Amino acid sequence: MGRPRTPLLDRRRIGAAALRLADEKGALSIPALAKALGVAPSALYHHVAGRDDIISLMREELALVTGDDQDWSQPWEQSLEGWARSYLAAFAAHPGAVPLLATAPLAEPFMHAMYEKVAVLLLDAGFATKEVMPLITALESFVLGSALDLVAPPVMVSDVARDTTPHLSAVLDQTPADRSRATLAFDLGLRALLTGFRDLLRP
Amino acid sequence: MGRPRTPLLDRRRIGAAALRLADEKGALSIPALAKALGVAPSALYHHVAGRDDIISLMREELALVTGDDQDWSQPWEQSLEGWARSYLAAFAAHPGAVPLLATAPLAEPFMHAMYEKVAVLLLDAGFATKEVMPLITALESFVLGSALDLVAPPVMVSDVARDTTPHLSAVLDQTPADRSRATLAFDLGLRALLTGFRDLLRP
DNA sequence: AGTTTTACTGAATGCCATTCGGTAACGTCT
DNA sequence: AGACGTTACCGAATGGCATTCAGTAAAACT
Repeated sequence: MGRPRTPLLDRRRIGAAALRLADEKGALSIPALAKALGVAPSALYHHVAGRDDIISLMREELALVTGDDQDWSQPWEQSLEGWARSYLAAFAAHPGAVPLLATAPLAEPFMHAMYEKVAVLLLDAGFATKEVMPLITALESFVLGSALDLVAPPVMVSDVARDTTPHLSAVLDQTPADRSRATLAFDLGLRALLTGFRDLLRP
Repeated sequence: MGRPRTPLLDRRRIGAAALRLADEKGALSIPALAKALGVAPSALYHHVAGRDDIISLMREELALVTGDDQDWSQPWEQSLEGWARSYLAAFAAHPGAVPLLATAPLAEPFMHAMYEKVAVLLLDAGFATKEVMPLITALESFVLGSALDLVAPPVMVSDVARDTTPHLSAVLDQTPADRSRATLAFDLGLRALLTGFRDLLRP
């Protein structure tokens, strides 16, 4: 008992373990997290403010790998596309945790470092200053929505519905039922969004 | 005690009350919901399977008003835009409940009725059968992501960040801080998405 | 009229997040 | 080196939550 010879916890380790746990189990509980860290539940409260703080740590852990391997020197369209894909990939790597992370606010420093790069990119591309934040936000919303879609249960057509919704049934027959369904929609939407963005630059 | 002379509960009333409660308090608990309905918590379990079922009911309540006042006879672009706006408006009408609803699956019949209309619209517009579901999904993801953004806390620039992120600061100075920020991004993104969709129809 | 079903109540269970007092190692100051 | 405040953990306790189940009385059916 008493203080351990070497510290068992820090915020970084808590966030990483929480992300791993939520991803595997699809849910996060303090007792389970403490057990995974080999520690009593109450020990966590010396490092975090509460459950929400832990979820913020998870989100930070994710933000650290978003746009990490990104080449920002490419033409703006490719850079922006790469950023969006890297953003989605970060969520997709932890499907079980997405519902938890979708509504978690990201602490300022992380968000700002990311936004600054994208802002520079779009300003250099020639977008108006007051357009930039809406552009970033729209793209981010699409990515986040796609991440949620990625972990949502697949759409099924029951035999009953086939009679009343013939067109939908035909459409769903041409749609893959596995995870590639969400990826396909993301690819299409991302391409459309970038096309629309490009269109804004025309005088 | 015993059975009441006239039933106090049904699924519809439970869903509506839950939506109202979650919207006001920003959270949903069974005891609070039971109290709002003038009933003991255990009474709810004669009508619903559990907490998740209640959230599904809330989502259904919302789906009932989505695309309700929609004129599907307009040109496809305007119909699709109207649908997306009506979709977002349904979420925006219950900001406190959005985090709860974002990850809730929608029961088949509701989803199918909605999708069928949109599928017909896009097929008539000339989109390929195998493109239709990705199109719907992409637009839906954008709407859902925008709804989450709508209820997210606004982005702030602290004075510290102003030095390290000059471009972001300049961009944020030109961005409204209130709810119109999210609306602006939604408008821009929706327009871009529709532009991109239109582009797909070109041979 | 008798029986079964229905729609509720109230008590009980087990899990969870969070708090608080206790304890022993650590780090510092002299 | 020794004293002392600080740190990082543990264990027990609290209060809230979702859910279950046995009980009860009205309703609906036969």
